[in-house]
Parts: sequence; C-alpha cells; structure tokens
Amino acid sequence: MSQKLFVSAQEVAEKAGVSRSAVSRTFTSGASVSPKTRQKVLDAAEALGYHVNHLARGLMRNESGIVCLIVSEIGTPYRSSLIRALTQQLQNSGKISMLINTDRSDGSVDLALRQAIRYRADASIILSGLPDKSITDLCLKNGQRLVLINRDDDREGPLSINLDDADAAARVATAFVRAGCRKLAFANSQAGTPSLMARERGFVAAAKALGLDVIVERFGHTGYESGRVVAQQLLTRKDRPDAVFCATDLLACGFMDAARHQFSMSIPDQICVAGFDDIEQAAWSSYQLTTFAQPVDMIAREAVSWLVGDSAQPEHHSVRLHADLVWRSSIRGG
Amino acid sequence: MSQKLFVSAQEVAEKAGVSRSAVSRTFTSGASVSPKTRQKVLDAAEALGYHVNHLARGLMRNESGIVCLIVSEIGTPYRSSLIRALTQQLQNSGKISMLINTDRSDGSVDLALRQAIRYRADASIILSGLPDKSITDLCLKNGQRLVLINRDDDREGPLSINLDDADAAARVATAFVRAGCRKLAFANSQAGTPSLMARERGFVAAAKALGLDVIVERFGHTGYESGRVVAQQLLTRKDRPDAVFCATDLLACGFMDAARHQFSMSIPDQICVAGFDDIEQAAWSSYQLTTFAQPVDMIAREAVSWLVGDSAQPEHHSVRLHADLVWRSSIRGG
DNA sequence: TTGTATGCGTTATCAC
DNA sequence: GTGATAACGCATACAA
Repeated sequence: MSQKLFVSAQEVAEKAGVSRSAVSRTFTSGASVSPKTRQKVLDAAEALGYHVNHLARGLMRNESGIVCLIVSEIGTPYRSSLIRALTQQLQNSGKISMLINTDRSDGSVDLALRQAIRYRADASIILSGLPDKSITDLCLKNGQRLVLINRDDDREGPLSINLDDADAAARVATAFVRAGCRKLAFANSQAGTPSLMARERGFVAAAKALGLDVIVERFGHTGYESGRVVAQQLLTRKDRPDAVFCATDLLACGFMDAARHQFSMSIPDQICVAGFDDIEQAAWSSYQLTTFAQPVDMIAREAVSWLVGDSAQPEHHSVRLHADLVWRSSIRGG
Repeated sequence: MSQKLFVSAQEVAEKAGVSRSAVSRTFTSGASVSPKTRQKVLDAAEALGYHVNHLARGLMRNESGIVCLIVSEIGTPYRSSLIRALTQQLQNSGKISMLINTDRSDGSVDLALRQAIRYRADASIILSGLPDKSITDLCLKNGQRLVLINRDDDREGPLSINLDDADAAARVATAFVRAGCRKLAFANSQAGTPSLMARERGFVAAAKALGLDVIVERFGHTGYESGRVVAQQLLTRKDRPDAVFCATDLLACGFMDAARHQFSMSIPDQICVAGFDDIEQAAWSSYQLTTFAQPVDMIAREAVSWLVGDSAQPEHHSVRLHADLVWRSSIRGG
C-alpha cells in the first residue's frame, strides 16, 4: 500500500500559487472567483489528480449528499428495477446512494437506519420493512428526510408513497366477472406486507360487492415457489377457482407454471390469472400476464424531488399513485 | 427543518462527565476504557441519541468504510443477484456499499470512479464496463483497492475475478455432440463484453476440435428481446441449427420462447439449448434450462475478503472460478 | 475578488 | 485508564 494520502486542496493551492480558499471556491458552485484564478486552480487540480473530499465537505456543510436505500431481497425483479430507477434519479440530482440490505429479522431496518445516521445521510428511502417509531423520530430530529415506499404508514414526518392497491384489485375483480368467471381466488404470501394485504382486502371487498366470495390462500415468502404451492392448494380443491388474482407477478408466474405443467390447464381458457408489478417476465411470451404496472420511474421521481426539494416544511406528506392495468392474454376478453 | 445538528461526542462527554477522548475510546473497538466509564458514556449516548459520525471518523482514519459498486443494468437478474451477494458480504465485514449506476456511454465508469474517490471509498468493485487506465491508476495511487469482476483485464494492481468461460463453453459443445447434435450455433449480443466473447470463442474452438462448425449470431443488448431476434435469424435459415448455446440465460429465455411459440419447436427434442448465469428464471418450469451457475456468493467472498484483507501487498492478483454446469432438461440425455 | 482565521466531529499522540 | 492537544480536509465569516 503506497499509502500516499489523497491530494488536498492545500497542495493544489500551493501548486497554483493561490490560497486554499481560492481552491475551495473554485469547486463550490456559486462562489465568486475570477476566471483567471479559477483556471489556474483547475489546471493544478487536474495535474495533481485532486478531487474534493466529500467526507470533509459533508462535515462542514452538514450535508453529505448521501441517500440510503434500505431494502430486502435486492435480487427480486421488482425491487431491483425500483433500485435502478432510484439510483438513476438520485445521481441526476447530484446525490449518491448507499445500499443497505435488510433481512426479515426484527431490528434489521432499525440497524440500517442507524447506519444511515452514522454516515449522516441526507435522507433514507425505505422499500422494505417498517422501522421503529423511536428510530424514525431520531432520523427526523436530526434533519434527515425519510421516504416510505409502499409501506402504507401514516406517521408524521416522512413522505409516504403508495399505490391505489385496493382500486386496482377492484378493477381486476370486475375484469374477471366480465370474463365470465364466478369462482374467484386470491393468491398471497404470508409476508403480510401492507400493499399485499391492501390488494387482498380490496379484492375480497370488490368481489363481495359483485356478489361473489373469494378463496384466499397464503403461503411462504413472496416468490415464484410460493406461487406453485398456492396453485397446488387451490387447484386440488373440489370447488376449483376459475380466476386467480396473485398479489405479485412472481407469485403469478409460479401459479401459471404449476397450473399448466402440473395440472395441464389452459390459460385463460380454463382459468384466468392476473398479477401485480409488471416485472419484465410478465411480458415474456410464456406468461403474457395481465398485470398492474408499478410506476417505478414516477415513484422514484416523487421520492427524489421531495428529497432534494428545499421545502422548508417537510411536514406530513403522502402520495398515492395510480397503477396502470397492462392487458395481456391471461384474462379472457379484454 | 428543525436543523438541530446531530449530537456530538462533546455533548455526550459533558452529559457523562468525562472527556471526549473517553467517548471516542468507548466507540473505538480495541481501545482501553474502564467498564465504569464505558457504561457512563454508553448511557449518555443512548439518552442523547448519539451516533459516531463516520464522515469525521473517515477523515481521521483515512478509511471511510465505503465500498463503491459500479454497475450498469442493475435491474437484470444476474446483476442484481451479484449486487445482493456483494452488499451482504460487505455488510458482514463492516463495510457499506455505495451503488453507482453506469450506462453505456463512454466515460460513464470513469465518472463513477471519480465519485468513489470523492467519497474516499476504501475500494471499488466494477461489474460493468472498463475504466480508463489513467483513472484506475489514480485510484490505486490513492490507496484505493479495485476489483474487476468478469472484466478479464490483466492490468497490474486490481484484483481480477473471472470464470472459466472457455472451459464451460467446451463442456457444452461436448454435451451437444453427445446428445446427437451436429449443427451448432452460438447466440450472442453485440455488447462485446469480455466474458461473453470468451464464451463465444471457447465454444467455436471446442466445436472445431470436435470437427464441427458454429453459426454465430449476435444482436443488440444482452437481454430477452435479443434472444428472440437471434432465434428469428437462426431458425429461418435453411441449415437450421439443432443446438444453440446462448451467451446468457436471458438470451436463452428469449430464444426458447421464440422457438416454441413462434416456430412451434420442441425443446430438447428438435433443438437443444444451453445458457449461462443460472438466473432464477432458468429453473422455472417453463424453461428448465441447462446452464452454468455463476458462483455469485463465492465471487463476493473472494472480492470482499481481498478488500478487507490487510495484505500489505495488493499486488497483481487474479482469480479464476469454476462455473458448475446445472443439468436441467433443455439438452437431451444428461 | 482574494487571503486569513476559525470550526466541523473525530481519532491519535502524548503526558499524567 | 484518563484527559489535553494536534491534526484530518474542507467551507465560510471576515478583513483586506
């Protein structure tokens, strides 16, 4: 390890023959510095390979430029596409993202937020889990902004971004009925995530309003395998359903594969299927899944613009976005 | 914005009735502090909501604890699973990951590395693209460690982690021939990524050694859609191939879907298919793709252990890992 | 516009 | 084991 330290503004100043404040000003947007001085500094910096130390800058300005993304199951299609959208928009706004991986354990999100505090993140965006109120209060008290995505939480301070899950569920119920389906089912995981439960409740309520009951089946985590298991459970019943709304596309893919390859069923002729998220795989020709599109780019835009905005009052704020129904061929008609 | 600054060690010291050095020592592992003092400090810190400022600590120690992950197309299955593995292992080693999204533009990776330098990242891990030598030299000169994953680059300084791509390709060629295939094809994208090209060259060479020619077709980016297009190109030929090695699973999924649904072909009866990466979808029952498993956890372990290791000589180092062949049912026999 | 001086929160060095 | 003090690299109030 050559352990030669990074080059500092001091060294640049000496080489350029100016004061170190001139160097600082050159790299501070909106500071007054003459073009001549500025150029001398820039040349010296380039020659020396100088880069502003954002650690020190953050210390001074009390603004690190860091935004924490707190998320579990990063490898999942929907999650990773949301991460992509967020990091991109954050970069465009001059922020940088820290990625913290949480697991299902209890204090996992709290630990992540503590890490965000240690690095003096300007904001944290929570995609998974729900932190303890004490720790979010701590974040807010320290001037850190908080965004909760699909957490459906109504506490004061953070920005909450949610979708119209119940509404979407109602639209699916209608579509099923219009397709001639009468035995409705809902396939869910046991995660109990707010948005997942909202879809479930919305679907059951909408069906009830249409005079239909819903068979609700839940199993395991929110993934492909669980979709298969739920299919097993639903399709071996005497009163086999003729329409299934799956809480996520991943569940739907598992369900469809089991229905076709294990139960030799034809979709949508024998059974209609709908999903949620519109992951890339939903469009693959093996699935052609009718589903709701998570407006990831819009979610990211809402989150980031609120984060960087200097709204003096980051008071209680809540956004509800619309999930478009993407018609493919897993529901008859359309 | 309450703009009440974060609580500092100074305040904790006052509340606990000790010096700020005592506070510092309490939060520095391996420092000598009496249990009594330590407890007083801990209590005061808890009461005040104190968290060590890692920006300042990084400034002092010249070690930020930050590791930069530089990657494009985050939303892709293989990429996101690698990111998951890396962030997890980094967290386990007390590091935190910064995620920088690059695009296909030229200086994109260089820009990302500059960002890594500004935040004084202890290391950068590059999953996409290849930075300019001048900028990697700058990183290395500043004591930053560099890891290149599947970049197949042989420069001095960084750790290079690669797979035995050519070897894997040869195994596929053998498997195809053993399955009775004679008209081999290779489906690639136009990305020209080192590992993708290594697979292509390895496959062509191995086939040649077996006395067979290979039809090579390349198209677009490395995704599902390109797989479909390549299928279009390959399956409309007079000398339609009876075995196709796709450079990645995503290409393979697109290829399989097109072969089945557009050309009504049966896999593996009429055509054998193999992929690379072993993404989650490869195991889905619609594909059951025979493929090579990227050892993502092992890759992450190699990278992280090298990063945190205090090997005084981070000299030229290169690791070549083995990709296991996962047999499913897209190749006859097995 | 420019330079000087001070402080940000932390750790390391040194006496005690 | 403990407390004072000097850095770390930067931004800024202030004087020039």
